[in-house]
Amino acid sequence: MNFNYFTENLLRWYPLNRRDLPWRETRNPYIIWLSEIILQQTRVAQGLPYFHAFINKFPSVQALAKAPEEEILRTWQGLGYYSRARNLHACAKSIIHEKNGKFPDNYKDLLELKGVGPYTAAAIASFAYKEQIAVVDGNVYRVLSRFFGLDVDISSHQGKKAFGKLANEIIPENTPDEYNQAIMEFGALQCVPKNPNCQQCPLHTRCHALQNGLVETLPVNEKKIKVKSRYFLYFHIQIDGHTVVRTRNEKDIWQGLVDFPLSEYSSMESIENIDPDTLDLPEELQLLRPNYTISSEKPFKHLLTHQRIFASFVNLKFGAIHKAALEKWAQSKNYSLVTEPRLESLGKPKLIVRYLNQKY
DNA sequence: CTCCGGACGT
DNA sequence: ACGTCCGGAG
Repeated sequence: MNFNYFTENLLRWYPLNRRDLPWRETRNPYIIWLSEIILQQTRVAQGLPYFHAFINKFPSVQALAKAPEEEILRTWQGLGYYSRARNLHACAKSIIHEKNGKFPDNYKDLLELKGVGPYTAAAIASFAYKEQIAVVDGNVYRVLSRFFGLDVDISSHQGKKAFGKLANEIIPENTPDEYNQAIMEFGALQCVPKNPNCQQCPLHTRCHALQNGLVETLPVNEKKIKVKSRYFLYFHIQIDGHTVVRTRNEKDIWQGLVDFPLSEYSSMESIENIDPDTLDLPEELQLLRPNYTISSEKPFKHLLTHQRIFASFVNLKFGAIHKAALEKWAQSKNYSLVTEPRLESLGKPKLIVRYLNQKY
């Protein structure tokens, strides 16, 4: 059974590889709660100094409840997500004043605390009280999805449910705390997001992702990659049968392909209804008094996975007498002049091809 | 620059 | 279901 293989290897790996962290030496729920809040969205290395500062200044939930909010926020300074600090204070006061100083001692009651969600409640319940409830954090999604090949989308409700179900089927009843620590530590140290060292992984003989080449694709996270809009104004410059092009080298889309000189703007208004008289051309070009035609009514729309590009084209035609001057300008900008057949033969983004096809 | 990540407010 | 909160690593 792969469940047994999985847990046994994980629980063997953990004591040999675990980091010594102060909150792992206690079952004091206050200390565990504090550490878990600090570690939300935060790496251990970054959170550690804050943990020590908090334990020194506020050694108990009473001390934290009594402290002025200002002092708590000052101690939190630099950690980010400051609502975590405000929630910490609100919880401490609520525990002292409304719960007779008794720290919630089970998953369900822990969930009631502000800033304590399913992950944090499970962590405290298992570490402080050995409740058999599985933690599901980013590490757990990664480890379970890769080992078992569970490929449901972790950003969907369905996906979260599926992973919670699997995790709770695996968690052993006698050492739920060790198991929870082990799987998260394993995700943090061995089964890392990028370039994990699978050759020396204790689970590699039965890892679904490794066997099927899915290490880089799991876990599946369809979380909407936010699509950003960009607005390009292209200059299609022609002279004596030649066109000015440039090779895209910058760290951006279309690396190595060829397109035209362009200005990028941050809004649609800048690239529609271009006024030839106020067009902001490089000065050197302005002096050559080109003819221009502004292409098409509506900007072209070009979609990539993570970008939505709107592009307008300005066609500038220069008389042949200006060729030397134009060449000099192009050279200074690292652009080049190419003939029609040469342009045809170069690799161009679809967007540029569409524009050229429409034009000719 | 992009990616990563728990909880909460909408 | 989606945006917001934040900083660090790469």
